[in-house]
Amino acid sequence: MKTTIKDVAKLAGVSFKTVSRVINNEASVKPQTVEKVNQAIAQLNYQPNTAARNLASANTYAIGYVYDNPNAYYVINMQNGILAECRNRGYELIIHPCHATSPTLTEEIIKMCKRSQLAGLVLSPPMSEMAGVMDSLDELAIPYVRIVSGSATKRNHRPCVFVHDRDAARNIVEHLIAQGHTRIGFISGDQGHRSTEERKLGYREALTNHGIPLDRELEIDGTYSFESGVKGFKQLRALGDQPTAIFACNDEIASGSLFAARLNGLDVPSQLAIAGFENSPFSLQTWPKLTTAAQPTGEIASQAAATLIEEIQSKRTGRLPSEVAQHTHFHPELVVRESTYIPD
Amino acid sequence: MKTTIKDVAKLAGVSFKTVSRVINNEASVKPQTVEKVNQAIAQLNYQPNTAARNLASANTYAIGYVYDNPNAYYVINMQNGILAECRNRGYELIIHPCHATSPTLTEEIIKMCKRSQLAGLVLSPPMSEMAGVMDSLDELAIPYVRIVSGSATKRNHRPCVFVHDRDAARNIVEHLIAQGHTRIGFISGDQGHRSTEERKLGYREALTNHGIPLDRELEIDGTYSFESGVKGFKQLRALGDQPTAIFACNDEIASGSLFAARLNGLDVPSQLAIAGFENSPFSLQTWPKLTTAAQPTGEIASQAAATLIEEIQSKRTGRLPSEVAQHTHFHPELVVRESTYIPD
DNA sequence: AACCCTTTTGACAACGCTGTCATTAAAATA
DNA sequence: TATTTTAATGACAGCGTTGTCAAAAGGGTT
Repeated sequence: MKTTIKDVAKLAGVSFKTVSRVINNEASVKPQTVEKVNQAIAQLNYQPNTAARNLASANTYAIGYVYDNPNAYYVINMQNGILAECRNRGYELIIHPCHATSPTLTEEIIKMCKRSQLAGLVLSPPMSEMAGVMDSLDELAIPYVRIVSGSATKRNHRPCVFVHDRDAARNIVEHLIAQGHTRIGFISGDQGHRSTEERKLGYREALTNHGIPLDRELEIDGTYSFESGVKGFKQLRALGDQPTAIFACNDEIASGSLFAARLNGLDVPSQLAIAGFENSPFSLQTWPKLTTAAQPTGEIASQAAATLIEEIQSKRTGRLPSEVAQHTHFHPELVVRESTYIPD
Repeated sequence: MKTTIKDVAKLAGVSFKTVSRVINNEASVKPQTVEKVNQAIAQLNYQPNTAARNLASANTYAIGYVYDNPNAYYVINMQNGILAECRNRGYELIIHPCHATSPTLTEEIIKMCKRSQLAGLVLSPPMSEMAGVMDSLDELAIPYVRIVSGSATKRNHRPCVFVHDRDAARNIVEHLIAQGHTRIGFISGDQGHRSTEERKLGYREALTNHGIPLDRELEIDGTYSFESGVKGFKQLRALGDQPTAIFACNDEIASGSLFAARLNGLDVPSQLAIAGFENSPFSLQTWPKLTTAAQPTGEIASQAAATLIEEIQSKRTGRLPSEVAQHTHFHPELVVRESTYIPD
């Protein structure tokens, strides 16, 4: 019924320990033995039992993904990216949606790690910025990789995947400036999220670089939602000196502003240009389509998982991971569409 | 460092087997013993090791969710619904995105079950209709719960959660008829998906019920995508006798049609009424907002998980699950918005 | 007090793997 | 060829639980 490592060993005519070695790609197994064992594995359609592996070894074959993001596309893409890497390397993924504001968040994460004996964690924003969470993980020596909006971070001892939101935001706003806009509104995402901060910095940088004075009136506080885009638009229209372009912190906000603008009879982009961020499906399903910055979310996630698993494996095989944490960088790319630009 | 059941036992002054009994809520433990043990557990912040539990017991504490759905909102809602139930009952969730068309699909699913020793599976469409998959699961006696678009199914031996798409579709189309429409177009989702079939049946039923003749020209084959909605609109406009209303198989299609309609200068709903299905965020972010049918995806998912876990537990405790599989039913609700109806 | 029956608890062997260390086979050296 | 070194394999003890079965502790009856 259930095929175990011993069945494979019997069929291959070796000890079950040798089969274990083959499964784990350990060195010092004769190539022809490897061959024999692999044949037996294939023949019996054998699958190693994860629970047993986890129990027997100190390290386990499961990592966790902790997220709290209202954006379904982002989560799905992240998840798929991590999963792809997990499958490649024979790891399992335990997903853990949570609420960033929960007072018991840290405790909750630790419990999950213990229960499932996770070998490591991928933290996406805003959890990737929470000192309390990181402290606890450090204390328990649970490896984690952070996905960070920005190009650097103070806590450098753990690997990070940096997404250069600031540069991308600057590119978007410079594109708007290149279209002749000088009065450009900004609608932020959730307060306290680093992505919000970075995108705002990029916005300001672009203006400053081109000698356009900053105007606090043009910077609207919002959240990552459609409604926020509607509301932000109204606030900007209520100004005496109205903007001719809006840079919204993500596509959902942008599509809310776009919605409101068209409802108010404004033509986009001739009367008002609007740009988003993220390149989500939303950005393609508005009219006109949204200019945005394309985040390669799946790749970012895969990279994070790869970094994490690499470290776990290196620990397993005894090789020490290099002292300097391994950082990687991604640069969202400007995608110009009809909401900011009309080709001649 | 690592707290085990034995530490708890020592602190509580009982054997570790008794602690195990308390953890599993087994009968025949004296209440005051339970109390003592629970105190010790709390004090040590003990978490049972899932891997060990899975290994030791025939049944495990992990279920799987198999899906192939391009719709991120649907997947996230399903996932969250299942997870909520899992957390309640101390189960883990292993997610398995896949491609319904993959030739090795069945094999792949079986492998996952073996590897993670899954106690059961939640199958969402279209996997919930695949005979090959179900046969293999039956053979290995792996419990599963199906989420089915429809009100009944031939394979009745396993529990199903039925979502009455047909009735909901009929309600939508009858709403359109009540608005005076008699020439109503239909744009389908992916061919072969049961939801597509059911929604088409509901559409036809409504027409027939009101003595409106069916016209094959009005039934456009599409897929569950925005582009398909754009294309479907064009096909319907190309007809000699154009429809005055469109019922699209989901909100994404509907929003595509809406997009195309407005691009063509049509006013919605006065010149063309458009309805979708699903009540996804899309339906709120169009202008005008979409009439649709609200599927309680999260609840559906929780119900499916609850049914599955119930069965697993009953097996564990020896009580036989009732011979007749447990079926439950959900009825998506009509949500009327501005894309089909103008309040006076 | 002696008996039986029920409730509650404990001892100990699995579960299917990995880690450690001993052993054997093969290769290199003297 | 004898001897040392290295590569390849095997034996066996855990890992932290649950399952099985036996033992102990109570509770009624006679």
